[in-house]
Amino acid sequence: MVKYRQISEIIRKRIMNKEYSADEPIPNEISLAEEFGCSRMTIKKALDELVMRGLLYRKRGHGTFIVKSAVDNDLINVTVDESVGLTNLLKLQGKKVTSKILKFEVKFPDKEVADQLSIDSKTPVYEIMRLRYVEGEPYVIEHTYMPASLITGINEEVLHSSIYRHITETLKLTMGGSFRKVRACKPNEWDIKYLECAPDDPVLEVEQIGYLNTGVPFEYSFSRHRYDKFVFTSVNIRRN
Amino acid sequence: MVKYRQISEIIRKRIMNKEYSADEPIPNEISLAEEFGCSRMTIKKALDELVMRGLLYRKRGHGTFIVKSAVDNDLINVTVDESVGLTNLLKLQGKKVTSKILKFEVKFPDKEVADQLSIDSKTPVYEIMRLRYVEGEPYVIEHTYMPASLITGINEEVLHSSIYRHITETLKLTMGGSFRKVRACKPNEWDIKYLECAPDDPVLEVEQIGYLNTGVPFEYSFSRHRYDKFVFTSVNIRRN
DNA sequence: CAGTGGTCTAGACCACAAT
DNA sequence: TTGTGGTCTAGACCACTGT
Repeated sequence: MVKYRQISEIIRKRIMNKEYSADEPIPNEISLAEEFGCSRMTIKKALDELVMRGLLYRKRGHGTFIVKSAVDNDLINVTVDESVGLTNLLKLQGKKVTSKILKFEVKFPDKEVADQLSIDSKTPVYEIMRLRYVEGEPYVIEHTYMPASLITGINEEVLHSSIYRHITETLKLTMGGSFRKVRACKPNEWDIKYLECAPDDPVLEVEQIGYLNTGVPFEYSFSRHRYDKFVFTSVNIRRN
Repeated sequence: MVKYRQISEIIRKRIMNKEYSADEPIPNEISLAEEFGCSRMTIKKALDELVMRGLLYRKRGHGTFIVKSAVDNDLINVTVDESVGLTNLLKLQGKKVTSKILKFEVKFPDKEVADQLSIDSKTPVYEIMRLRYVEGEPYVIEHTYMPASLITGINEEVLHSSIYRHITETLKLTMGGSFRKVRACKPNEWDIKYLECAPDDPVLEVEQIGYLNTGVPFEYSFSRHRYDKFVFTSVNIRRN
């Protein structure tokens, strides 16, 4: 482990254990550099980490201060990592995820799908619909398109476990980011049939384009959730 | 303007103008340092900016590459700055926002509100409900709580223009970040009366805690939107 | 003015990946 | 082995703030 990460971790623990007063600045960069026997640039990089994670903020001419809510709530630490896939997300909570495959085809994309995946209409895509259960209860219908030439080796076994794991571990691709739209909808036939919605139950739909770290889109999907079982959360840490 | 920002801007423009091939790495850090007559650390900091904005990614042992979707779409640049308030957001689009004040009181918070704002139940808060119109059409009901001692000087004039502007320009406070939950709901009486929802129209509710850069919560709010007029968007750029 | 963080340098060595 | 980015140093000077 590199030095600035070690220092960053030590300081993070001190903050969490309230070893620094919340109303005063933490020790200045020069004294921290002396304490840890390193250059000031290294301290700066260690503190940069904590600023980016929303634990510290700097005031020029004054010092570096602790972000108050960061010590109390764990919100930031909990929610910073999203988009790791439903399976991973819930497995961490000890929940069991199972899947029923409603559709699994390879086809040419229509214009909308081709546009969102930045491919042309002659590049085949997988179209996948899965009903996903958490602890045996219907939880979400995922309707996903992926370029078949990019995300290779999809089969029923993969669909029953985790596509994300297949992409990262088997294909050794790196996720880059995502663009999401969240909206409320009236339920359609599928929702009523599989999510067991009443006809006047709203549905929360999350539309997502997923990107690799290269910027190439690998996934265009719609996830439809029962309104009483899902809340979309979003953490925003202001940078500047 | 500091040097690394200037360099970062120049390189950003080169990327956008496709002056670098999208399939090869951009020039390495040493040559860029020579080109710009600066040290390698300065180049590194310039490139860091672009990596954080999702325009570049690095591959150890290989080089630094352009994120493909960043050049085509403007998604990232458009949506990185949210949480600037509805007024600012829509004014940029040339839309006219007006407000009707449904409630404006000072009171002691109930437990839920006090918890979310990290205050005790004896600290007075403003309770504000505004129906906001865009181009004369009902758009959202905002139900907001703010600590009265922190966000001072709220009056009807402020409520009719922009609370965010009051906080940043008049009170000279800096926004830090936010934590949001988005859910689909059935409409309540207020929604039906003011948003003119049908009884079976879903409503998209955004619950938000807003923080100053100090980490102090300054706002706890619920925004209820017509399902046919609002989509919540979220951009995620993976860091690591 | 003194004290803080912000930037910048010119080099050194390390870690990783392809050849 | 070579070439890439990643880390780190020891110092310099700048920019901002309150006294």
